[in-house]
Amino acid sequence: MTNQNFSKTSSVDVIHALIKTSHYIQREFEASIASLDMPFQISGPRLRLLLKVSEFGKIRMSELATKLGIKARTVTDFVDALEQEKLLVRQPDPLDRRATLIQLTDYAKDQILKVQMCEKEAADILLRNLSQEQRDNLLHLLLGLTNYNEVQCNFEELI
Amino acid sequence: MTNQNFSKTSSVDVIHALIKTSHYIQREFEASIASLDMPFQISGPRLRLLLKVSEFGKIRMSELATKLGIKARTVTDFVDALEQEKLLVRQPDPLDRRATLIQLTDYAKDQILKVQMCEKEAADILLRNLSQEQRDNLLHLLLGLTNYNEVQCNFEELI
DNA sequence: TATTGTTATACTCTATAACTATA
DNA sequence: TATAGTTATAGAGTATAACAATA
Repeated sequence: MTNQNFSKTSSVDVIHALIKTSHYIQREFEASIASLDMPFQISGPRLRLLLKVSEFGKIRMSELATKLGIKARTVTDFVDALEQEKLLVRQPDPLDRRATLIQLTDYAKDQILKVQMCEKEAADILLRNLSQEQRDNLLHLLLGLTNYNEVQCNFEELI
Repeated sequence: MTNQNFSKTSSVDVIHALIKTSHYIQREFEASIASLDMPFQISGPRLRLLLKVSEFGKIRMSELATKLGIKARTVTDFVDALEQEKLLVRQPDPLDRRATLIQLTDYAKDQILKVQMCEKEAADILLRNLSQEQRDNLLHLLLGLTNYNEVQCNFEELI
């Protein structure tokens, strides 16, 4: 595993490797989650929304759209589906009668924990060939790549 | 930019950073390509298929499906669309009358060059905060992550 | 007049199942 | 019987546009 082979890398090669690796990881992650055989439909985008709601406790649909980097219309569909699965509930916002607040059910909180344990296992397997130092280094490089770009990556895509 | 902040990184954090960074990069890439204002519909998956055809010169639809990690049925739709855009042509395979060979048009080859120049520009911008050494290092870590996993990443997802 | 969320609609990428023609 | 590609259908994730209720 010599480093020499990869010197004078072109920028496009790095970007392609990044995208390819990420696709591979996403497939593994999604497959792991699917194999959990949860009693509801779960997926990357759905989980991402649930985790965002979890982070805020209560959050407006419009804010959710902004945070996730998707449109309000798209959030409506996700919330419809997840509400039917009993994973979240809509509540009228007492401060603004146009707005709707979203909140996780207790059931959802339990289920998310299971999914997160599964993620942890999958992540450990995926990274098993990297030493702790290499992991630190990889994270450092990834953060350096986005943090210093003027276009902030202020939506969070976890899967 | 000290490295200390990121030590004892959890595996999940690294994976999430990887996926998030990749999504960000894909958006930038797709936006760059869209801004080229090409006379046809281009997108990540379409470009990926075109580049795969370009790599092989002539390739059977079934092989294309395997290489891209998608189903034959999905390839049919892509080829239908791209053939209408005059970017590729179907030819009967002389060796097997069930099979169809796909080939790029000269027009497609020109257009792909433009897209690739655009990719190069976008990649340079995205990586401008990483030194040559850091790029080499990043690529090395990414390859190490996938290469040594038993599940080979033998489809290629460029965007 | 602007914003929140929804109805209506559509597009892209992907899949499975059934079928046709060939091997 | 198996394979290559297509027709038919579906579903997830995303979007825009028009609209109702409210600010």
